[in-house]
Amino acid sequence: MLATPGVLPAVEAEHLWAAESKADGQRSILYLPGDGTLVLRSRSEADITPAYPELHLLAEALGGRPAVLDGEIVALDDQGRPDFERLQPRMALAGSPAKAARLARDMPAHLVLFDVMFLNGRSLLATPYAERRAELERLDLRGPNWSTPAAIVGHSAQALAATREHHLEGLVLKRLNSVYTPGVRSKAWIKIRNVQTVDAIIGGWVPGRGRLAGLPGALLLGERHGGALHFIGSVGTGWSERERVTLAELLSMAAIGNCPFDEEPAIEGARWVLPRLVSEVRYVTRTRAGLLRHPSWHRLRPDLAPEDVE
DNA sequence: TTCCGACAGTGGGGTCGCAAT
DNA sequence: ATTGCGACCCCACTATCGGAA
Repeated sequence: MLATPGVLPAVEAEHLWAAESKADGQRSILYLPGDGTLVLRSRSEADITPAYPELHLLAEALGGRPAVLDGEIVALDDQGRPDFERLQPRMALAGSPAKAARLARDMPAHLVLFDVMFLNGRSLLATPYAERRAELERLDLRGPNWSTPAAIVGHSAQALAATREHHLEGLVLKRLNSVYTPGVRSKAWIKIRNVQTVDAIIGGWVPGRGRLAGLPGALLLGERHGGALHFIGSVGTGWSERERVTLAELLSMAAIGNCPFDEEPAIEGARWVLPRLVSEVRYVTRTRAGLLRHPSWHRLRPDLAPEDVE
């Protein structure tokens, strides 16, 4: 079951929803047949069990009760916050158990549990969220490598503010009376991500492919550091077809021959423009390399000149 | 008739393994 | 030994189409 992007519920509907902190990691469904073994599956249903040996003891913690659980595998940073980039080296190791074992020691993963779909041979798929949640909490699954974080009813605005303060990814709101629909992106689960915006200077673009050949597929963005224009990533989504055509015209008028960035990004087929257009771009965080993560176009800022966004 | 859900298609940053160089 | 590429992960978003409302 997947969450649909959305906004906070109306105040009158507040009491119908529970808020859970959204964990930034790898989604996983856990199959525990009750014989002390377990299988972890990714969102594409790939078997990722060998990648996370430190989670295998969860089967024992359940005390032999057969179950199917839903959760998110995360890697915690020094402040105890999920850090996706820290998890990334762990994610691709399903085929390398030896390497996974070594990394499990140095960089242990943590499993955030948030739902139970089967328990003791009984399907809970048609059971309302509130009751599934109560069942899950009765399992009392918490330890160094797994936990069951709180779900708070009402107060979603405060909950969202708290995630923002603590630099967490955001919230997932779940309708208390909703059933579990496997594989479905449902409006009974609403995700709200904390996003940031940056006023970025457009320094180039890359032609699109396929249907978009000739039109801009992505824009190359920069930020001024002193006098230099520093590359901070590309954005390739968020505009309509009309806006794309408008941008194409603006870019063609600004074409120049040389890269305007202080360090030329290694991007094949890049076209350079006079760095004078300012754009507002949304993103989630910066990566360790300093690039925008999950960038999306918001709008042109014709009211701003490059000098204004120093 | 209108609306909505599902899907395809475009784009992003990142890691790993493996084949090609 | 190094490099490039595809397969997975995490995604944001638009456009389209058919069926539900």
